[in-house]
Amino acid sequence: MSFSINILQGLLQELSGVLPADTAPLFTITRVLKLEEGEVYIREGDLSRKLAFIEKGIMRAYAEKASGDDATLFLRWEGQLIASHDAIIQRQPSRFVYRALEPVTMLEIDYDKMEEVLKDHPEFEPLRNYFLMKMLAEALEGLEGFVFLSPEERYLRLVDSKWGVVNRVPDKYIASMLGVTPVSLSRIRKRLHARGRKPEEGN
Amino acid sequence: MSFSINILQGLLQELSGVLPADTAPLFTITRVLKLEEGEVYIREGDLSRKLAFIEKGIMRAYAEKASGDDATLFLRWEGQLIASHDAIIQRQPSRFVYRALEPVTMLEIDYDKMEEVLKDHPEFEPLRNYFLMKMLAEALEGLEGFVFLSPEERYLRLVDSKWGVVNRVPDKYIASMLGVTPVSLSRIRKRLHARGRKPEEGN
DNA sequence: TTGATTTATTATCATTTGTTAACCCCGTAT
DNA sequence: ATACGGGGTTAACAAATGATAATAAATCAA
Repeated sequence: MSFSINILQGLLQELSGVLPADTAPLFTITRVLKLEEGEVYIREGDLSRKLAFIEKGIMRAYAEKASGDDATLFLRWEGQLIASHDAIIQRQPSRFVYRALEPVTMLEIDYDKMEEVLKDHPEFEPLRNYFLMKMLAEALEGLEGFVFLSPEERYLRLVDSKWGVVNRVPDKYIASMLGVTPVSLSRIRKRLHARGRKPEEGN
Repeated sequence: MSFSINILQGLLQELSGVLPADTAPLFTITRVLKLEEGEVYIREGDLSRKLAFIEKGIMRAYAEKASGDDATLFLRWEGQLIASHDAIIQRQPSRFVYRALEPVTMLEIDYDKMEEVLKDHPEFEPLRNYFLMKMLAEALEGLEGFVFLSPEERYLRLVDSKWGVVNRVPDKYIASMLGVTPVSLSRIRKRLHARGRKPEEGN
């Protein structure tokens, strides 16, 4: 239970000034979920209508391709949200698999229960808006990267802003997330290193 | 005024079953906007907090690059939404330019006025959720295309689903939207044509 | 430690794309 | 008719990427 409060308060801190003071009703729609490394959170075909706020760890959303290997749609880490947008937005079975790359602690919010609460407590609507806007911002940031940046620039942007995350994830997933093959990412890293660009600090 | 009702009713039809029967309050937050071909809707640096539902025409969001040419973030057309997500989500000046590629008719919704209305009429919250979810779905569809599809496959997906739109837009904008140069798109078209793939019907 | 597995790098070659420039097509204005 | 400009195609070359395979490095388990 202390864990639950820790995570929820971390989330509420981000929402301070937006939500009403009494957040007790939120506890009825949430639960803390812990995943082991490699554990599957959502399977292909699942209809999970949950919003998960990641307190610790890294999640990976990917599609299983016919060729056997898979393509990573995105990674999500501490402070970010992860959800099956197929199920939430379209009410359709998830086309993707969501799996923990590390031991993960999440605050899981039941979207349907949240809607029930919102019927009686519309003052919590900013909560849903926060979730949707945050997911929208993250999706748009990814899209902008593909439109405006080269693979090398996308890698640099990720390294500069999230070296702490890149450092914890096998390169092959980073490559897939950037839309290139692991071999190509290795060459990009070699080019950067030759130019004296070395990975350092960051957050 | 008849135009206004036409567009709004088209939008309300998509929202049937979600919004309450009396939609009169919505008229206070909307206006019909007509743009000429080539007219700029939002400039770089603007802080326009509007949601625009396109009834007719095609809009283009792009960034002006230092090199002089520009890169298209996305196109939006009939039935879709367009908004400066910088201003709406982050309350920051728009980094992009939004311009009409054709004569455009839109239903423009003032996001701040909408929030005022929602304070007194929380029963209209589904309207905001519809907007956010729709924009999220569109952003994710674009992102999935870049992660899972090759430029050629992205072009085919666009042509097969939206030939009516592709047909109306200069190829250079299509190319930019797909993340390739106009020269490369021309080569892709040539390859496809050599394989007997010809652009035909579609919607 | 050892051995087995996974991951990352490097090499090779084919394919694709970017870049630049030339050329063509086609409307439009003069 | 002529000139002009926007848009699309094609060519030529450089650069980057994909695919495959071999090798090296790191990780994990026994």
